[in-house]
Amino acid sequence: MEERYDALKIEEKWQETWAREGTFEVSEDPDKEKYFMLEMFPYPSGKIHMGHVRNYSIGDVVARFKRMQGFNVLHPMGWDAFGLPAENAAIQNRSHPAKWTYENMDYMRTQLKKMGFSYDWSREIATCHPAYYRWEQLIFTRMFERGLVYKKTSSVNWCENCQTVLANEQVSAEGECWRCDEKVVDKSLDQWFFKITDYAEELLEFTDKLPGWPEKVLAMQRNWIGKSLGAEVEFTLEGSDEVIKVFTTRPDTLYGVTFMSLAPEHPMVKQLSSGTGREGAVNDFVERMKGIDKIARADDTKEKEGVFTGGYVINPVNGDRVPVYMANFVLMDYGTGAVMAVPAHDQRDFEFARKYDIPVKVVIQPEGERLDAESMEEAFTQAGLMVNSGSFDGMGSGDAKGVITAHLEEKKAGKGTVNYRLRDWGISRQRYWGTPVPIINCDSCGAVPVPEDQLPVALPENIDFDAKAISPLAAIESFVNTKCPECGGDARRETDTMDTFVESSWYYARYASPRHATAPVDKAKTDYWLPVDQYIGGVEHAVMHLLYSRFFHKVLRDMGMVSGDEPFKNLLTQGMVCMESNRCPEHGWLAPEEVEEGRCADCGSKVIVGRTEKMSKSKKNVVDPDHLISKYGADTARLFSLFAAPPEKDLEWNEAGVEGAYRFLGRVWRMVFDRLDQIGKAKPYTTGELGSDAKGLRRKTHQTIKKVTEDVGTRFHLNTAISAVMELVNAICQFDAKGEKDAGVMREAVETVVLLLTPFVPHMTEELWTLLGRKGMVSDAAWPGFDPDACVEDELTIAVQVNGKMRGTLTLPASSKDDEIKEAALEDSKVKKHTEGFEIKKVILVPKKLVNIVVGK
RNA sequence: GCCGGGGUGGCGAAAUUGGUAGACGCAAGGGACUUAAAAUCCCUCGGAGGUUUCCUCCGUGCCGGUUCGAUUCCGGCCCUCGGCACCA
Repeated sequence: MEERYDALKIEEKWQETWAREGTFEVSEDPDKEKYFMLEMFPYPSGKIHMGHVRNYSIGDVVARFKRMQGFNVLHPMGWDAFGLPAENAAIQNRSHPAKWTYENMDYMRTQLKKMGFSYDWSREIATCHPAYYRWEQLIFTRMFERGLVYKKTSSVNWCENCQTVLANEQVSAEGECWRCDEKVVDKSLDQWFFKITDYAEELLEFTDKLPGWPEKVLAMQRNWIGKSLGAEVEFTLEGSDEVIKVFTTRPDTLYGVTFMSLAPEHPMVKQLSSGTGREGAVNDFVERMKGIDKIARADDTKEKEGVFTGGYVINPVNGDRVPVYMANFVLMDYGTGAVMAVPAHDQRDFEFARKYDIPVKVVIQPEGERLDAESMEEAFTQAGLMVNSGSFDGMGSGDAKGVITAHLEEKKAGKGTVNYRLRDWGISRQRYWGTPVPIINCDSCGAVPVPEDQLPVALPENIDFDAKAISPLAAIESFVNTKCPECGGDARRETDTMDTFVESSWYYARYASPRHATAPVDKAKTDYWLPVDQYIGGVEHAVMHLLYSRFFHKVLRDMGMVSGDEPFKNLLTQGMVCMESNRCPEHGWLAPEEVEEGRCADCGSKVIVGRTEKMSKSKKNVVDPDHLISKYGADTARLFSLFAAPPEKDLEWNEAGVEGAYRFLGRVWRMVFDRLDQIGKAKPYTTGELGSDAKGLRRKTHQTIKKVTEDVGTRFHLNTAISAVMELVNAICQFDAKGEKDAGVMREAVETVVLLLTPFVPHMTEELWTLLGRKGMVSDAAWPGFDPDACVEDELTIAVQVNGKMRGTLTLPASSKDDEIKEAALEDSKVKKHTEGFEIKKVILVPKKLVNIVVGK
C-alpha cells in the first residue's frame, strides 16, 4: 500500500485536533519546571511575511522540544496592534483604524494557525483592546506618581495647512506634508517623557549580567547608553556672578583652554553678546542655524564654523580670560551645550582655532618629543606629561584627570560627573490610534493623573481625521471636556496618545495572566512564569524595543509588580530573509513570477539582477507564505526556513532549496510506508544478538538522538540538527533488515526519526506516529533519551600523520591500547614510506583520534 | 573615527576543547527504471598533476608567529556587513 504524502490534508487534520484538544494550553504547575518561550509579537500589517515564518518556526522548534522534554511551556501569541499604518489606511479608505486592525488580525491569525505553531491561543492579547491598554494607563499613572513621567517642551513636525502634527514617516524627503505637500515646519509643543535616564546606570550595568544575550546587542545598547566619565567645570562670566557649565572628559587639559564654544541654542548667547557690538553677527548666525533643519545639520561632515559672541569667561584653574564663541558643531542636547575648547589636544577644536586665529596652548607633551603650538599640524590627543599647568606640571596626564577634578571640587568650581548619551524617552504622539495618555489638565490643579477607578480612558469611536486640530483626539469635544478629579472643576483631557513602543514594553508580563481584571499582572502568576527563558526576534529591535522593555521591567519591579531584574534571560536575534531582486528597464521592480528566463514577462527586456537583500514589498523580492503553504504545505515552509541557514544568520531564499526540503519529507514519508510491514513484525532484541549492520544502525540512532538533543537544546544549531536526522534517514534506507530482531532495531530507528522531527515538522510526524500504531499524539510524546553505550563505536578510525601531515587512517578495534595504536601506526606501509631514512623523534597520540609521528634527520 | 559581527567548494553551509577541512543539502554531470515524461533510485562532484583499485602537491581573505599539528590561538593588514558618531 502506497499513499502519497498529502501535506495539506494532514496539516488541516492535526491543526484541528490540536485546537480541539487544547494541546498547547497551559496553566501554572508547581511540580513542573516552567519554560517561557516568546517570539516578538507581530504588527497586524495585513499578512504574515517570510520573516514571521522564520522567527516563529525557530521559536516553535524550541517550544515543542522543551515541551517534549517535560517542561511546562508557556508559548503565547498576540498583536502589537496600535500604530500609524492603521490610521493611514483608515484615512485612505474613509474607514476606521479598528476595522482595518481587527480584520488584519483575523487574517493573520488564520495564517499562523495554518503554520501549526504550538501557541496557547487562549492567552492571545491585542494591545489596542481596552482590557490591555487600561493597565498600561495604570502603569503610566503609577510612574507619574513616582516622578518617572514629566512634561517638557519639544519640537514636532507641523503642517500649517492641515493644522496637524506629522510623524517623521509622514514627512517627505523634501520636508513636505504627505497629504498636501505643504512645507513642514518645527513647532514647539509640551510633550510627555519617561525618565529612562534614571535607570541609565542600571541598564548599563546589567549589560554585563546577561550572558544569554548576543554580544552584538549588548554592545549596541552600551553604545546607545553612551556613558562617559569626566568633570563638569564652571566658568564664571567676566564681570558677573553667573556661570557657564561645561562637560569634559579631559579635565587634564583644563590649563590648555583657549576658547569656549556654545551651541547656537544656548540660553546665555544673548547675554554674552549684549553690549559688545557683536549682537548683529550673533543674531545672524543663530538665525542661519535655525534655518538649517536638524537632519541636514547632523548629516554632512560639514565645515566647522562659528562666530565670536563678544563675551568672555574666566578659567577657574588659572584665571585666564577665555573668549566665548558659538559653533555649529556643539549640540544643545549633549552635556551642557557648552564645550571648553583645547585646540592643542582636540582635533575639532584645533581646526576651529586655526580657522579663526585663536591661540593654541600645549599642556601635554608626548614623551621624548616636543610639541610646538605654532608649528603643530594636528592636535595631540594621547596621554603624556603635563606642562604649562601650574602645580600639576610633570604629572602623567592620566593621573592628572582625577587630581584636577579633586582640585576643582575643593575650589567649588566643578565636580566629577558621569554623562550619558541616552535621552529620556519622548512618548507623546499626536495621533489617534494609540493608548490615550491618562491625564486631565486642570487650570487650578495642573496635570492630574486619571484615578484608577476611572480607567480606562477609552478611545472614542467616532473620529474625524479631516478635522483641523493638533491631533485627532483634540477635535472631539466630548472626549476633551471633563471634570478635574481633584477639584471637580472644568478640565480638559490630554489628547496625546502614547508611542506604540510602550505597549510592547510590558506585553511579555501580561501573557502570564492575560485576563487578569484587577491589575496589570497577577503577581503569583508572573512569579511563576517570568522571566522569559528564550526571546526571539529581529536584530532591528536590538536597541529601542529591547532597551525599553528592560527599563519597564525594572520600573515594574520597583512597583512590586514583578520579581527579578531583567525580563529576558536568553535572547536570539534571527537573521533576515533575503532574496535577489529583479528590475526591468521598462517596468521597474519585478516579482519573481514576473520574470521568465531572465526576461520581463511583460515586455521581454532583459532584467537587471540586483543583489540579494532583505525581502521588501518595494523591491518586490518577496515570497508570499500563503503560496508556499498551498503549494508545499506548512511543514516544508518550516523545514526549509530552519535548514537553509543557522538561525542568527541571514537566510537566502532559494526555490530549489524549498523543493529539496519537500523532497526530504517525501523521502521520510516513503521510508515509513515502505517499512510498515516489517516494523509490524518487529520483536524485542538484546544487543548481543545483533549483527554488525543492525548494531551500526542502532548506534547511528543513538548518536543522532544525542546530536539533535544538543544542537536544539544548547546550541540552537537547528540546521545541523536537521542534517543529522537526514543522515539517520539515509542510514535507515541503506539498512536491510534480516529477521524480527533487525526489524526491532529498524522500528526504533524509524520512530526516532519521527520523534526527532516533531519540533520541526509536527503535522507530518503526527500522521506517521499514528501510522506506526502509536497511541496518543507525538506532540505529547516524551523526547527520546540516548544510551551512551550504544553510541560507542566498535572500531576506532585513527588519523595518522607524519610531521603533522595526513598520511592515512587506521581502523582498529575499539579495545586497542595506546601502545598498540602507536605500534600499528609505525608499522603502516604508507607511514613507513615517509619515515624511512629518518630518525623518529617523537610520537604524539591523541586518544582514540590521531597519531602524529615526528621525524627528522 | 569608535564598537561589534563576518570572510571556508559553483551555491547554502559543517567541523562542539588546537587533532582526518568540506558533514547535510542545492545546483551540475553520468546511469537505472519508463513507449515517453514526471517522480524515484544509484554513481561522480575543492583545484592541479601523475606511473589512475591508487599516489603526490596545493587549498579555509592576506602576511607573519606559537605548536608535533592552526579554519580554530597570537600579532599585523585587506575586504565586507551591522551599530554609533561634529558626543566635548
